[in-house]
Amino acid sequence: MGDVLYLTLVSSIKEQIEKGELKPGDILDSEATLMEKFSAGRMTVRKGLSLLSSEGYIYSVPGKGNFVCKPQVDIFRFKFNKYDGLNINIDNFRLLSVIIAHPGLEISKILGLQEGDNIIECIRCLYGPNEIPVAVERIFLPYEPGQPVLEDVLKYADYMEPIERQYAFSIEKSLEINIISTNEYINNLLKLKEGNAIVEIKETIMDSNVSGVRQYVIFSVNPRYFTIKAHMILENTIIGKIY
Amino acid sequence: MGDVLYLTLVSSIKEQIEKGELKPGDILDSEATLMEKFSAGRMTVRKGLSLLSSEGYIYSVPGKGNFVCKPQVDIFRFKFNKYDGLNINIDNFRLLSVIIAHPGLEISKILGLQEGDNIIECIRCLYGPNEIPVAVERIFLPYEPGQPVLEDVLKYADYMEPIERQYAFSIEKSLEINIISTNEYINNLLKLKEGNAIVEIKETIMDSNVSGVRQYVIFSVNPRYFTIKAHMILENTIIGKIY
DNA sequence: TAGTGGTCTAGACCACTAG
DNA sequence: TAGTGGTCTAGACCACTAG
Repeated sequence: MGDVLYLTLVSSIKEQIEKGELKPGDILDSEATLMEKFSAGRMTVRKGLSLLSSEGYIYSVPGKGNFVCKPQVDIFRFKFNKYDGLNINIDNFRLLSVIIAHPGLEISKILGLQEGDNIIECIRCLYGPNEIPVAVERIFLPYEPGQPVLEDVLKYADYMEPIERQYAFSIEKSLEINIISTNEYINNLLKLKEGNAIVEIKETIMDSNVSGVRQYVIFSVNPRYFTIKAHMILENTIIGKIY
Repeated sequence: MGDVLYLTLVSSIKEQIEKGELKPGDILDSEATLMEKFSAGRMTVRKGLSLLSSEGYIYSVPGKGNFVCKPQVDIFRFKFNKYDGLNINIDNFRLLSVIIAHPGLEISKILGLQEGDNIIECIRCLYGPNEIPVAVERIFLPYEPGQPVLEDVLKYADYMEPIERQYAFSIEKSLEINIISTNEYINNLLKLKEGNAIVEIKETIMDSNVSGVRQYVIFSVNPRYFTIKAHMILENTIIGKIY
């Protein structure tokens, strides 16, 4: 690290910020001063500042200077997908039904459908070891007549991940997680008793190359197998980057 | 955007990636080629590539070239803090007890304590409108004799956020969220019935300027008021940056 | 050996800030 | 007007890759 000039600058400033010698809102030395202090050219100093900026440590105000960011400490990240986001391994799944149907008002709204449009609804049950039912997944997607979607639905049950990864740069996903009371249908499938709580995870998938929501999934999980491990990430209240 | 050369390059390449014309793993034009295509100097091209890299679109392999990233699509981010991470407003809280105690084995391990070390345990109840009990919070921290920590504990009940923000750059927080059965004590405080489910959020706070866990919080929430809204973020399986 | 990315400099011109 | 950061260039030297 000591070899590369701009990295020396980066770790020096980072250390000052982490130790609290430079506090959120404080102004850094000017680029000219940093050039002297580190015997560096301007572009080298700027490369270091750029790194600090992209890592969320500092931001810059043209004409004024570079400042220490005011980060938020309540943003967390976690990994979730249906197959290894739970605290039990999913060994297999069983397709319960695939139908073409009229959407209810809620689903219709979410998928941005016109009146008369149909959807494909696909229900699957996920099982852990020894055939323990873990979760029920209901997938809703717009039905486009003429397109052989059914096959795709059945396929992506297995192969969704590589497909999603290929389109990752245009995909947006949102999750909403709530704890609700079960209904009878889910109760039966998951072998839960009436009145038991259940974790309901609603997932919407959008594709910026196509308008509207591409897919809506309601994922009902036995709370026993639900867990989230999340870690804080640094994010800033002030927008501003140096490049 | 069209004014700044490197931003033109950035949006051009970003568009190709988002439309799928450039796929994960694909190699970009070489820097020399991009210089020609955009009539730009090398440092300008590199500034653009640097931005694309820091935004998670591309990575570079010295001697070979720049490549489109292979992102993960199952990393989500959400905001959580005790006071507005729930689907109900916390109007006030009541301190139930503050004691200095011998830690149990679990707490002792988490806080990295020696035998004989004591902890401060602080129990609070959080209320929504009309005095609805929403959550019980148990805070465990190492007790350092001679330091007037009790005051701090009582203070940070109110003022934790600004303090945390000040030290944000050295703080690390982790959450673990599970659904469990309530115990009698929590049941009584939250007015839940026996056998009801409860959301248990365990939070550990570390400070890189101090060794070990600084604080451990167990947050027991009435599932009714628990909700998480999370959004996918782009992260890469390949580590590599351009600066 | 030719090509590729990584580091670094000196210098130019610009817009914005603040006294 | 002096200082600050933003954009951009031309050029130098380096290590790594791959034929």
